[in-house]
Amino acid sequence: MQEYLIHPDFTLVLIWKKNRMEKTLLQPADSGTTNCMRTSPEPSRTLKNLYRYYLHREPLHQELPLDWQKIPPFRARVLKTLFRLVPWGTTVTYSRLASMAGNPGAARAVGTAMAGNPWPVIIPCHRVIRADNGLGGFSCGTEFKKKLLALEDIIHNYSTSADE
DNA sequence: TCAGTGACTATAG
DNA sequence: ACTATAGCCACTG
Repeated sequence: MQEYLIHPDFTLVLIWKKNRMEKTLLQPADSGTTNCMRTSPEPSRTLKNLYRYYLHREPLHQELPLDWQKIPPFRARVLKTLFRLVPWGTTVTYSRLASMAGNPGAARAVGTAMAGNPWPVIIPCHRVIRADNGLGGFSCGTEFKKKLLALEDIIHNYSTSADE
């Protein structure tokens, strides 16, 4: 089963498997989409929460029904730490997040964990940036990462891409 | 088991 | 300021 959150700047697809969310798919908005947000019919409780999160910034409930089955231990710790401790409108570096998750020095492994984040946007991997003031990577493209950060009013002079 | 792989980082020119 | 490089670490086939 799957359902949708349509936001002016992106579409998020929630993929469910037996009452657990297996993953989310994130894609930038097509050109000429609406400027109002909506969901697919009969949204789940989680999707309603997500909708309110983006509409009113009401915090997401702590115990989201995510499927952690196949996530290795370190990655699970990193993702849970990111979800709990890096709220809307803030950022963290890969190395700092490694420390917060209990493995100082594992910055590179955190990057790999972010690359495999099954729940983009819900687990806010777009808020993780480089220690050298660079933007860092993003699965859907760095431009889209910038857009998501701008959505949260995060202003930053990312040194790596001095162009544009 | 172990060599290879990255959304990293500090350091050296 | 920019580039190259050598450590770094969890995970993978």
